[in-house]
Amino acid sequence: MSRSTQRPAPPRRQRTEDRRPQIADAALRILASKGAAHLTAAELGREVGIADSTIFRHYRDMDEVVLAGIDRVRALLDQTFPPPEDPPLARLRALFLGRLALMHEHPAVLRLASSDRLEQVAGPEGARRLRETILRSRRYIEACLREAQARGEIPAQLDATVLGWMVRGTLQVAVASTAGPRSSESRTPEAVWEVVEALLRGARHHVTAGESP
Amino acid sequence: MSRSTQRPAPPRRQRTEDRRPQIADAALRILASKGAAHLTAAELGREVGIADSTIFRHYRDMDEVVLAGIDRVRALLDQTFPPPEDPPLARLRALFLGRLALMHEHPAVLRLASSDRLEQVAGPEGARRLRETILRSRRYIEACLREAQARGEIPAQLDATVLGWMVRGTLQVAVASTAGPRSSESRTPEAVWEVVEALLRGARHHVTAGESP
Amino acid sequence: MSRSTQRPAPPRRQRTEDRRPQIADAALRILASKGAAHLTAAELGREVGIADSTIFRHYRDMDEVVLAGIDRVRALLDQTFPPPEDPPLARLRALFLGRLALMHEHPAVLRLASSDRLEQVAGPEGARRLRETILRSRRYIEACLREAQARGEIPAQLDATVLGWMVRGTLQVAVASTAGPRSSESRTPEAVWEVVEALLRGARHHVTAGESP
Amino acid sequence: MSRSTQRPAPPRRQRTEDRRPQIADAALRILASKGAAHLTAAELGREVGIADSTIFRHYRDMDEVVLAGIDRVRALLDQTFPPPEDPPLARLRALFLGRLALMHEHPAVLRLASSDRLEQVAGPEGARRLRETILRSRRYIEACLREAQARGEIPAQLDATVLGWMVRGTLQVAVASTAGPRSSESRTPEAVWEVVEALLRGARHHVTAGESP
DNA sequence: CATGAATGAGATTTCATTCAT
DNA sequence: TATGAATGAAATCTCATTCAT
Repeated sequence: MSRSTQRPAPPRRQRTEDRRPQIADAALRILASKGAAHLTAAELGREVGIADSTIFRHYRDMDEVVLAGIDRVRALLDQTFPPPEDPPLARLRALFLGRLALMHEHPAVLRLASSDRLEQVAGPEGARRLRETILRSRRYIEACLREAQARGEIPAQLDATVLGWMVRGTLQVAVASTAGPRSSESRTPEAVWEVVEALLRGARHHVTAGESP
Repeated sequence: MSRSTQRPAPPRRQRTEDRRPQIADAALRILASKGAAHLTAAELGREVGIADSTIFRHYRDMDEVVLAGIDRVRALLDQTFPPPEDPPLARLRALFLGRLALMHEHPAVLRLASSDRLEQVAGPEGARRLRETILRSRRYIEACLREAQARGEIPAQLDATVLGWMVRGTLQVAVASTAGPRSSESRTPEAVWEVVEALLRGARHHVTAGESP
Repeated sequence: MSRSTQRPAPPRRQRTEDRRPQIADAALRILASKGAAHLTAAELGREVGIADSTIFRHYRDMDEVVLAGIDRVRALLDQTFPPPEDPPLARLRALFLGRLALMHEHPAVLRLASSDRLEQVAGPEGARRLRETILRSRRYIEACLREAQARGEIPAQLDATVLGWMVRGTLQVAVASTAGPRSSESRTPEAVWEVVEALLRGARHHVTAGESP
Repeated sequence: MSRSTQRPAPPRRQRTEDRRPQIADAALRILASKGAAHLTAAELGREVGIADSTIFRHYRDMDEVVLAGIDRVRALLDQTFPPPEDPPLARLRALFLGRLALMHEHPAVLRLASSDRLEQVAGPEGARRLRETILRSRRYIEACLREAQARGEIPAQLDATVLGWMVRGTLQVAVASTAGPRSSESRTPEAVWEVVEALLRGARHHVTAGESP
């Protein structure tokens, strides 16, 4: 996925403000395509088109680089929170589809976000920030579910927390199953969501007689 | 989580047959508690209580150590496949609960099983084996779901593949949410499964006439 | 023979172009003075005056270092081939004296050139290159001998190949006998060659009168 | 050349007196076939058919093993000294042919004997002993040559020391050229010696007719 | 701002050697 | 006598990071 070599050499001598996002993005790209073990200063420099030592002009640490990458991911994730005026299941749908699209476009997000134990990749501070972001998503999703339960759109007797796990888990596996290079069983995001929503709404089936609509 | 230092120095000089599983288990322990980056020969030796160089008497490579760990995991996972004579949802339930318990007991299993990009940790051969194991689970779960659909126990019109994602995803998040040291929102495994089964069966709610209150 | 410790710390921070030959030469020096077993990165770094890890900035491998050393030797050896317009025995003499001088000055050359089993020192590629160089010398010497035989300057009935062995062997032992620190029996290069040439030309001796049998 | 695997497992539990030569010979075999770098305790044990640690029951050191090997070589070399009552050139011939045959049969001898700088292989003590052996050969050869000169069989005006170098050098190169697996240019030992002797005796060639001066 | 040289810490692995069995 | 387990020293090589230019 990384096209380090073809990338046209960017103009050298850029300002730190310009370099920092370049580096952070490159870090995410490497993380996504080759994994944490390959995220070295040398590889990063190659990806950006600068010397490895130059990285430390713009970031103090490799840790700081990863942190910056995480913050970019967080920004992306935060953009997918739908407007609060929509009804709960619509918001949930928008979030689900948005995240699916996002992770499809930025595989590194998946790599980071789906890992609940990323102290190793991100250092304690990065882990803290990611956990916070995940927590926000969790709360958001649960709030939507509870609101939908209150409105009687989904069964109230089901534990909203566990329903939240279901939504998040399905999202994770869907991304993983769709994203991989060898995935033979991809589904459109909408199709996935429809199943989730059907489950939530209580898919009646043994449909007895003609009372379906 | 690793208690290397407190562990009372185990009797030195053991047979390879005994050492090999000790080392493989220690590797899994480290993987679970500190992550792949800390799975070094030195750390491993410390965990087992032997010198790092001694590891290479019992395993040729670090790769071989990880491979052995993976095989232990695979064996554990394989044990959780329920007997085939049970009805499909009962088998699914047993698998779900079994895996939840297993991953609770062996957190490394989760770490390995949920990692979609484990080439780095496990090397190509290890990745292949793990993928194979995961594939087997996926197929098993989907087969149960399809059988249940055929029996009319769960809605036939829902895409069984996506239902499988849901089951697996919920399992993953459930483990992650329950396992963590700071998890405030734990549920009993049975409670989690009941929600999943209710969803699958199509929890009718608003349904039946005027019984809303 | 290595004076690593006395050497006044050379100016640090040199360009790769300058470091590479320094390192290659140091490798040859160590090879000559302490043997292949002592040609380690640490020793090499000490000899050059840099850290061992710095070597791998300038060469990818230890193998590459040895290869570079071999190429220096090959260049030196190639310089000793005399101009082709001279008569054969003059060319042979020039080659003989040139190589004697060369090996005297660069003992490592001897160590490499006389080693018939240098795969271990040089790796397969290095061995190949060295063999090629040795083969060139062998061919050159034999060609000179054959030409001298054709001119009637040395006995034609003697096997030129074996004569070549004689020339090369004498050269080897002469170097070894002369070079060592404790050699009590040194001869000037010219004196050695004169004996060789006398042998080749067929040193008549008891000459006086016709009393041969 | 090493047939470690096919060798029929020798009876275990032998006395040290029996084991020691087995080990020493195995060391020479490895030295000859794979080079000094492969002469490790593990390899040695495999060659002999015992555990590596068992070696140190019979020899204190690896150095001692090599030393023992050297002594075996010395014994072999010493056996090739011809009886002193023969005429000098006959003795030289016998020595030459004997050594050629010996080194052909025991390539390790060549490896050791032709290396004048073997401190690395043999340690200081081994080097001392080998040097001593070489020195004895050198003296023997020179003595033969001087005696032949005194008898008028070879030119007296030629430096006997250098003649000795010639004889030894030719022997070395002859062995190396003949022994190698890819040697295309082998000669019978006798043929080689005849050239050497012809050279020593002063091969008159342009002979034709009486134009001697 | 940019770089290449340099470095020390650490990782894997090999090996001679010791020791309990 | 024999062995397998254990070990520390050393070798190669990687990597984040510093510094002079």
